[in-house]
Amino acid sequence: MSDYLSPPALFKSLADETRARAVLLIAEQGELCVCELVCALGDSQPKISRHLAQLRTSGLLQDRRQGQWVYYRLAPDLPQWVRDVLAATLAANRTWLQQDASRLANMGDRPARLATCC
Amino acid sequence: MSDYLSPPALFKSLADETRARAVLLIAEQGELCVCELVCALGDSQPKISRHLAQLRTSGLLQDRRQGQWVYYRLAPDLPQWVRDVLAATLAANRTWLQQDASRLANMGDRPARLATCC
DNA sequence: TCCGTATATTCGCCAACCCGTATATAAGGA
DNA sequence: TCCTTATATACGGGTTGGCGAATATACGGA
Repeated sequence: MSDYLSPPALFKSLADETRARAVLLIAEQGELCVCELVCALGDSQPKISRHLAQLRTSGLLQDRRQGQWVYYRLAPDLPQWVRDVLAATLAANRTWLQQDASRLANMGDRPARLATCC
Repeated sequence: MSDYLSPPALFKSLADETRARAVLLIAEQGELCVCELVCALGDSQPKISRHLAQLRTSGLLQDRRQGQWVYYRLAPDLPQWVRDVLAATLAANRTWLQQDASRLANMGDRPARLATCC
């Protein structure tokens, strides 16, 4: 995960529609669990889970288990240029992400994160 | 070429090592012809040509014929966020590109561009 | 017109990729 | 311990992608 992330390696990770949407949603929201991504993207759970595993293996995402849920966020040691690439892409493609963001916002029974104090 | 360039479409274009190096070199140099890229990247001419065709078709590059040579540059109508992505990637990965840039700089008999006046 | 250089394209093969389905693992609660 | 929900993984198959080799096209000069 602390390996050097080459440009084509990063772009390969983002070259799939499902992965690009997932990463941008996570970049926008900070942290999302698998079931939230399943709902937002409207894909099957195994499909989402497989892509998240790939993003974790490539070093883009980091996961954290909390009870039954597994939350994904951007890896904390991500190089700045990668964050810049994601930020520029996100800022200019909010429309492209809008449907996913809406489904997420309208999702009922979203699991609650723990407060930061504990 | 003026179609909407979605994030995964852009990233697919850059997801190959040869294409990523070619695009970043072109972004750095402004304009390069096929034989310069063949020399800089150390790949076969058909391989380079195929990848350049792909980048042109996807709308990232634009070509211009001048005599026997064909020059490639970034498409002039590229969205700003795409330019930002390329700029951030280039700025942080000069080392990764260095060997290619050196081979280009040391290349003999580089075809001369026409002066801008005509 | 013939030739050499530069570039593009086609073909056939192999590897990588993505998916749906089915199944396995993990955690929580009754 | 049993059941339910959440998540991960294995398998098989269909599709896409990249490559080398060979060939085609374009241009300039003799």
